[in-house]
Amino acid sequence: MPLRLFNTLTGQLDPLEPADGKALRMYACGPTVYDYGHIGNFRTFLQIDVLRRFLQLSGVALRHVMNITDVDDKIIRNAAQAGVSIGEYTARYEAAFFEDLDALRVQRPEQIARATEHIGQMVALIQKLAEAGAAYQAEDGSWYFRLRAFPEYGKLSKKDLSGMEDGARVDVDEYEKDSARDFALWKAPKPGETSWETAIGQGRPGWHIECSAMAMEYLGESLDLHAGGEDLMFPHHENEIAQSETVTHKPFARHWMHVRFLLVDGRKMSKSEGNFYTLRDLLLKGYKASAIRLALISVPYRHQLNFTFDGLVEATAAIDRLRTFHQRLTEGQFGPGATPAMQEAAHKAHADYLAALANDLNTAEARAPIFDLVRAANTAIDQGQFLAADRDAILAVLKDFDAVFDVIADNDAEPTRQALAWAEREGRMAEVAPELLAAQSISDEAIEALVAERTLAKRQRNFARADQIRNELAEKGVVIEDSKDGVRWKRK
RNA sequence: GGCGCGGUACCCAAGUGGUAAGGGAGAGGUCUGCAAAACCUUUAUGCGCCGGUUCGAUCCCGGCCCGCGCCUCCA
Repeated sequence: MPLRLFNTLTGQLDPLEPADGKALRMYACGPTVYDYGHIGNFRTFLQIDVLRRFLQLSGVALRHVMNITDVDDKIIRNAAQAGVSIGEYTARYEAAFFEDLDALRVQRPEQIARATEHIGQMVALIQKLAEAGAAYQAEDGSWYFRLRAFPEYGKLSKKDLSGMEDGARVDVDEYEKDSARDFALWKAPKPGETSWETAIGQGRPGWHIECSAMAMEYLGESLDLHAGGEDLMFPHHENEIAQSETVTHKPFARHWMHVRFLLVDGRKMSKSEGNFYTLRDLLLKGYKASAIRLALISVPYRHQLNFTFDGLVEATAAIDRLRTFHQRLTEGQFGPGATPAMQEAAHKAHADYLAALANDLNTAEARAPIFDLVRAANTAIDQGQFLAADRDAILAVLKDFDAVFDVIADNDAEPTRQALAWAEREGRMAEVAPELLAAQSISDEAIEALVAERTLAKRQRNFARADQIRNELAEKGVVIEDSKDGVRWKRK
């Protein structure tokens, strides 16, 4: 089923398909690596991951490029303060960024493009703009895009800038510009700042030119899709369009996807509001990576998501339900054959699930048939109306669910372990939740041994000892489940 | 001021012109040595307010109230 995805440019749901019939060429704006990523950043990357994974599930090949902005004003400032080169400074946060993506099971794009490794392409693009009369150099050596050279400016964000007079806004930019709205392509260095010596002079690239140059370098002049956070629509993406289309006279991207913001307690997340969380903050509070992933993708990308800790608790419970069910299927014994009812239920759930995702990546709607199926199957199993082929059919549905959601498979131990190791290195152990430390104090092997001892004690009807062990484990966040099929345990 | 989005049960959150998915929490039950867990059942005569269109609107139109985002670096 082809994906119908909202297109900011056209304002409607458009089918998303590769123009060349082979691979979808998509560009997504990546991070500026000047600090640790926060959960708002990751909501965007997670939603783009949902897009990627659904396309792959649909059999669409991908050529996905993501930039890393590893030079900008903040980086230069922070690196100088730290007394290191910008390369040293950014390397650390870039590594942290990828660690965080891994923790959240966000797939890597096919191509990562660092700004500092594509200075030549940016300079070439600025030269072409200058030839077209759309770029000019100011007295200090900086280059600007002449907005008047691109009459369609504003077509993405639906802004009419014709009524905006120069000087109507206070422009604090200290550089010389022809028009207040003209944006920087290339910034001349102030004394001591990192810069490159190039054909257009000494300096560093502006943020917008990066994305135009790198997108076209890897994907050609006309992309199938360009994605990013909603805040980038204006001016960043508008500027990219202006720069690119002025040179190519072709649509820069046919399809634009914008992920709406994550709010915290109903407000935009910001450090000054005190509602700012990095992924690491949440992991150290004891929340599982899978719960964070599910919470951030369960509200469809086109809606604001109000992040709360209750939401994480809820996601944790939802995942537990799915994992417990999955375990019940894989470990249970079922007779040969199939029941028409379960086969039909599995088939319907699968179809509904895919249809929901194909409908503008409606993740909330996509979850529902999966949980419906869980309930139907649990009921059937309880009633003994469930056979081996039913299990296989349902496991196939869950496999496709996890192909996109990726939360049933339990990969939570490693991110938590890494976050703790990081906290240790950074001297931030004080931020670690006590329950998390308690849980870390017991190994799987030790748990297995205690569970075995408890089972033996129960068999000998030594309930006092059995309960003692149960309590001991509970204190370390380990939950024991006695069932007909045997004893299971899990970490809470 | 301009542009855009949203207000659905205790909480989160889908959705449709014909009478409300799903998750969480709560309650009841099954199971259990007990408990927990697990599992099942259950929970909105109503979808911000007021009009209109319609045989019929939560869903379409108009007005109003409230909240949020963008318009500046920002995912």
